[in-house]
Amino acid sequence: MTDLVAFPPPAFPEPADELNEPQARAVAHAEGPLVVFAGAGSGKTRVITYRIANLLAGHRVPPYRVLAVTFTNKAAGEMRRRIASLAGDEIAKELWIGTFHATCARLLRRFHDAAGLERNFVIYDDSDQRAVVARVLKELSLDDKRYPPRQVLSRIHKEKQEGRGPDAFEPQGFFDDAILKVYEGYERYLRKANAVDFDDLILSVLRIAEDPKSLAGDDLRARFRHVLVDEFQDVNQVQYRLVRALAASRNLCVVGDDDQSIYRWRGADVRIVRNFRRDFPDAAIVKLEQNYRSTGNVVRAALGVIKPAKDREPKELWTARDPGEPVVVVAAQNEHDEAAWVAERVREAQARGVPLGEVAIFYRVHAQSRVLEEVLRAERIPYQIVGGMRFFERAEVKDLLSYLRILDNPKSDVDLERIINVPARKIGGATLDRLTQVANALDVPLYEAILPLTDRGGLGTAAKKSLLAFRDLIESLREKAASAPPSDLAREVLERTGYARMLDEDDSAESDARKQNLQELVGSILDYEAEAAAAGQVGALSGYLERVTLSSDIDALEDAPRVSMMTVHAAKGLEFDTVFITGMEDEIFPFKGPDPKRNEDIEEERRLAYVAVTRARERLFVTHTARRMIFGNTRFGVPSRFIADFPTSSVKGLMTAAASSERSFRDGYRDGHRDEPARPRGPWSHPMERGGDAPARSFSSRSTSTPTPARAPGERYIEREPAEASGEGGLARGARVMHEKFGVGAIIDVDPGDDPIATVKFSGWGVKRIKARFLRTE
DNA sequence: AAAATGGCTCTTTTT
DNA sequence: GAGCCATTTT
Repeated sequence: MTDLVAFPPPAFPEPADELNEPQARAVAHAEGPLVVFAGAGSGKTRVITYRIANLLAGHRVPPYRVLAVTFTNKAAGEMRRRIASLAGDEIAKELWIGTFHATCARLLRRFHDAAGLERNFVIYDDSDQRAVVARVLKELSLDDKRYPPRQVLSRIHKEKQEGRGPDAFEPQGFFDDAILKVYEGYERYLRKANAVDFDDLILSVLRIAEDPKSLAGDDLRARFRHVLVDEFQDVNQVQYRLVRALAASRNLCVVGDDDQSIYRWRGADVRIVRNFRRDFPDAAIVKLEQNYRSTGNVVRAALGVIKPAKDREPKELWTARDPGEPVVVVAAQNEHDEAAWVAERVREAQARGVPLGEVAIFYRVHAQSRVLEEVLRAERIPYQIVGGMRFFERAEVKDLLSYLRILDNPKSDVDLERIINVPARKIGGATLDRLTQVANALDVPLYEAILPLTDRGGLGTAAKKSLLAFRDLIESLREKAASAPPSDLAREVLERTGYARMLDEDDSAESDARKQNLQELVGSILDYEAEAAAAGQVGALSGYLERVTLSSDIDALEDAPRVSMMTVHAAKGLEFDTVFITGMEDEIFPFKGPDPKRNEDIEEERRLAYVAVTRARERLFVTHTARRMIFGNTRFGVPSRFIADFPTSSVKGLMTAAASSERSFRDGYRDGHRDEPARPRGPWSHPMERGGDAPARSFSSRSTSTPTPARAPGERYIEREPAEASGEGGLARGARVMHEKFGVGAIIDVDPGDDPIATVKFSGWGVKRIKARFLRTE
């Protein structure tokens, strides 16, 4: 590829001038390999964006010859925006910026032939992959109790992430013999369905790029003059090999922090960044050690946590900022007490003038979120949750997507199986088995086996008729798909398949929520089309489908005036003014599962704690409890060992009123720590309340007398603000209501009218439709 | 074929 | 505690 187009002169100041010394050095190394060890809060995104801007303006590198890889779509979007503000939209648009998966998907659409795929391949997400494994197990007559699909799948992924296909698999023991067969079947199934999983996206591109005899490989190796990788500590072996192959120019800049490597369980390998210098002896090394984000106390607490880590690249994180407030460590009685205390501090922060969007609550596992959520809702504190049940994993959403995917790629068997009898159209298990047999015998996808099966006879006339009717339906929708915009197609699918009618006829409360979710899905297709139109393109169905499977929860995190709640994993890369880390107890954080053969990885837990602490700019609160009900039983809590690693001088210890009034707690606490040397020694005191030492309210007494509402099914994705009691006489969505028989519930929806009917989720009773006059607002 | 029951499991999940 | 799956029940 030659650069015939003259590149415009720099229209913006030389970026390096705006950077301080070590960052400027990082930018200055325009040629050859470069590794940047970027401590938490040291401004690494700034370094990458300025480096790119510098390459474009100072070194005249054409934008389409620069590849920057990030780990989330959100990070990619932010980077592109920042470069656009330096170099202009037109130039930023030409850059290759994206996640590993999105970038590879794009390359693979171009070079699909070399990978043996058709251009319209589909990407199977986690649940699709599990469905494939389940089907393969069934075909091999293997017991899915002995071989749980989840475990089998994670084993397969482990192989793939290290670049080994079934041919390179080395079975150890009889369990592995079975795994190998499943692995082979799995690969065959995907191939036949013209489908790839997440690993394949990267692996397929890698295989092309590493093939010296392939023309596509030549193109890939010559395509990029500069390659940059963010969050490099979290790449796996395959991703690393790909980066090396694509950076044939050796202009490879990797930026990361080995202290923040928290995805080992997904194949990430910290040793890659630590050993980078071994692989590239001529690499320039830059360390960014000044933290610009956090107060002195937060930085010192973070250092205390990470210092004992083994094998870390030495880094001296420092800050020029004032010590600020001490890190507050709080002992609570139980999770309710903890949540109530957090809610009070949130209110206090708000009163100090901190916007709620600048407050975050972290936890180690999602299971901890429920109680926090209940209290925030009761206190009318607006919040949003990242993670948990995803919108795109809802049954009805997946159904519609399956229809769309089958219209895009009729070979996709997982999708065909999902929707062939939804809504019910008399194509039952027996018919499907016959269809599978024929498909296997002819070695074709299920859809292509329909005609051979119906021609062959031996099928009941009713079954034959249903199958042909289904095929006609799909064929006529495919015609539509060829011309109509995806949103029209989606609406048409809902009508013509009878899906909408099925929901209309079902007058249970859930069906309304489902209809709404489907409307939301159509809305998201419209958004996609509008976005494409704005960029002067036509939004194609396959593009939408790809985006849906490659998008994540964190991408949807809104910049809204609400408290954010998320796992510590989800918090990586974010920062907040005020941060609460809850559940800082041994066996919760560091986490220890019940399964002894899955050994805990204390090093990674330590890094996770470091990530959590370094998210805070001004204020950090860390809570632990004496007792916690989790996974159905009560654990007695011992403060996390990581708390003991905070330097005493940067910490203030507190107890909630409820905790200090309970003798067993104090005794238990002391007993638990007799021989722990370096506990924070600050005097335990009651939290300061405005206007004196009023005892903190005990939440537990309230919670036992009045059960708080549980979530409605659709609400976990991104929580809407608890609605003010307004509109239909206090019956706005989210409002808390009381019912004679069912107790307290949360309103999901209201059908207005003379005699309004509310859809309410009751804790313990599920979702009910109730005439509003039988409800009273609290 | 839908509904009810019982048993099982339960980290983290950038894509 | 609660969600998911498989099995049983009607």
